[in-house]
Amino acid sequence: MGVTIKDIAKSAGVSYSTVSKALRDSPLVKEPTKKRIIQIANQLGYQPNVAARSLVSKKSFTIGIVWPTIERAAHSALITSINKRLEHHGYTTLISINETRTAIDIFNRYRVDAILVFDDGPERYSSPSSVPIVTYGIAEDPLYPTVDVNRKKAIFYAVDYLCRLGHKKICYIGDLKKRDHLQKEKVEGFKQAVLDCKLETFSGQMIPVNGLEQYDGYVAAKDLLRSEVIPSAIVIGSHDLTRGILQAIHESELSVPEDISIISYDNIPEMNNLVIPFSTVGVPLETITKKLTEVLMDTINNKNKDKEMSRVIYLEPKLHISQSCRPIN
Amino acid sequence: MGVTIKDIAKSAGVSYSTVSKALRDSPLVKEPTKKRIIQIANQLGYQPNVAARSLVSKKSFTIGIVWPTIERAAHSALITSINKRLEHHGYTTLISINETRTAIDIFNRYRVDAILVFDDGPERYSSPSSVPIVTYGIAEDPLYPTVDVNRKKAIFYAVDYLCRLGHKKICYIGDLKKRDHLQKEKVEGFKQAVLDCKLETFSGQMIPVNGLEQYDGYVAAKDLLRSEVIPSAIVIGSHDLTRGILQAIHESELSVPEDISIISYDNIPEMNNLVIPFSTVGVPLETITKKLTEVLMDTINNKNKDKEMSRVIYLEPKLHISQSCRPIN
DNA sequence: CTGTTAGCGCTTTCAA
DNA sequence: TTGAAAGCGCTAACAG
Repeated sequence: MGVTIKDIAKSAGVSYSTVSKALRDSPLVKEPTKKRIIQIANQLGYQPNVAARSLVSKKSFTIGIVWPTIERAAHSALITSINKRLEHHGYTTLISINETRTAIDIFNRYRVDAILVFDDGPERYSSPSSVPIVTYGIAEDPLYPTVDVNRKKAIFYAVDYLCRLGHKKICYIGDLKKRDHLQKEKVEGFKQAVLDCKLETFSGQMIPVNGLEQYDGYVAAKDLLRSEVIPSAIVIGSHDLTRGILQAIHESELSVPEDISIISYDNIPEMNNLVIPFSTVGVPLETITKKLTEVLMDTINNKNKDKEMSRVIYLEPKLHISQSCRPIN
Repeated sequence: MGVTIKDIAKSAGVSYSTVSKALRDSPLVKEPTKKRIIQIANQLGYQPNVAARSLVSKKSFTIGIVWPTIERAAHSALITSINKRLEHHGYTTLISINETRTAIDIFNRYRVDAILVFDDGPERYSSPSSVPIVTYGIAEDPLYPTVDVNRKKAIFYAVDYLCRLGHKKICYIGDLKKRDHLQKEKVEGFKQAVLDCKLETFSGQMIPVNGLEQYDGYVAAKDLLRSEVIPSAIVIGSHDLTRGILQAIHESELSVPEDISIISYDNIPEMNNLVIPFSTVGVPLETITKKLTEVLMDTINNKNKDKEMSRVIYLEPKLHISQSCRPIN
């Protein structure tokens, strides 16, 4: 099967512990010996057995990512970025798409060094885990250290911006259901802004969707555009919804931003593939993954020991202004 | 840290080898003892250490999936399905999104039982691997056992179907570049069908795209619809393109299938989120994952030993008829 | 600088 | 039916 350090030792004519040291670049091995050993290792296609190594050293240098929502694809850019960052720290990233509890169990069996949970389901899960867990934007009162976006502020900023452009009739399209904390935050931000900016309120100002996919946005916008009062601006709770809403607007022969201004909640660097470059609010993806990586590393190195372990770090959203909003007389 | 069998042994007042046997449900342990041990294990939240277990047993019961194209999201449904199937076989699935070579190395270090590569890049990679590899639709002449869709036939069927509906002017929108084997197959299927069905050929019959995303389809279709001759039917090489093409068609105030018939290459069970239920050709997703799982299990159990290891299994595409094509006088 | 040795948590003979 | 012991591949003292 796989090549072991003993094979290398034999081939190099040294003891296998010398090989171990050489491969870990220990200063306890003479340079030429080291070189020879490494050379032989490469030649033999040696790959260290993680199992054996982590058994003795109690470190696997791997992070497990729990990603049961793979089909929604929402986090793929985040995961790519994290993977890269962790690699720079010498960590390998492994992903499980199983249901959260199952995935946590799996990573516990693997004794990974930490687990990162991406699961925006509304339930507050808890799974016994001897491996430390970090979560991204989960529950109201999380059981583990959490990095999250200040969604309330994000939507607030969006409305405030439109208001400063002179908009009076502003709608929100998003998930209005009570049970999803993440979405609820956004709704609260909207309400707060309407209040603070002294905007007019009207029935149908907040438009619910059935889900967060493109199609849901399409349906909601179709409805809205059929109604008598069409707002001058729309704030949208999520990326995919925006695509659908845009589609509906185009079908109505309206255009953005001439007839209607639009701003979307989003973390993705650029909404490139839309016809119009979009204005968005949200925390830039790289800011999120940087903080997430930081928290993971701190957690592994026990820097979090004394601090409260279940604190939430809220990241500040930023306006990203592009061409989908226009000022109003 | 984690609970070990020794902890359980102490708590149960037996030797740790007895615990090991009990947890593996060995008939060598008396029923009541076994029950007691299992009970204690659960109570203590015991999770077997995969590292230790696979070190001695030379089996990890895990499959590594190489998925560097995570951002394209194209395979997420496939992966979900495979994960489920493997679970039924007692296997855990772990995913790496690193570049193919790196990911293969990682899984070799973990000594997983097999590696499944999802990487539709055109290059023929080869990485030394002592772990057996299975690929999904990769190269023309793959180095490893491969499951693939007969793409040529798929597109052929699509054209043939439209032809039987009476269509004469049929276009293909897809990747026409020479270097991508997978896409080339489709183009060949189209050409073959045009020939066999004795369809008229015309310039601009095959429309290239710059990529395989929604936006690329949008751009290509916009172009097509601006031209003088608009085909009565379009065959599309890929799912996401279809979404973009549909968008462009709507913007041109044409409708499907009244003005134009459309059929798309696709494996995904339903293209639910489109406004019109779509006709597609392709191998049903579950058929693909069933075969893939089968090949993986065979590979692990060395059933493939004598057969040629690098054979390709081509799966038969099927027409899935829905409402996006109409007959022509 | 290099080699010897113990032991990580577990499975698997072999003895009792 | 249970326990003792060897050993998987590796790291980390310790001895030479």
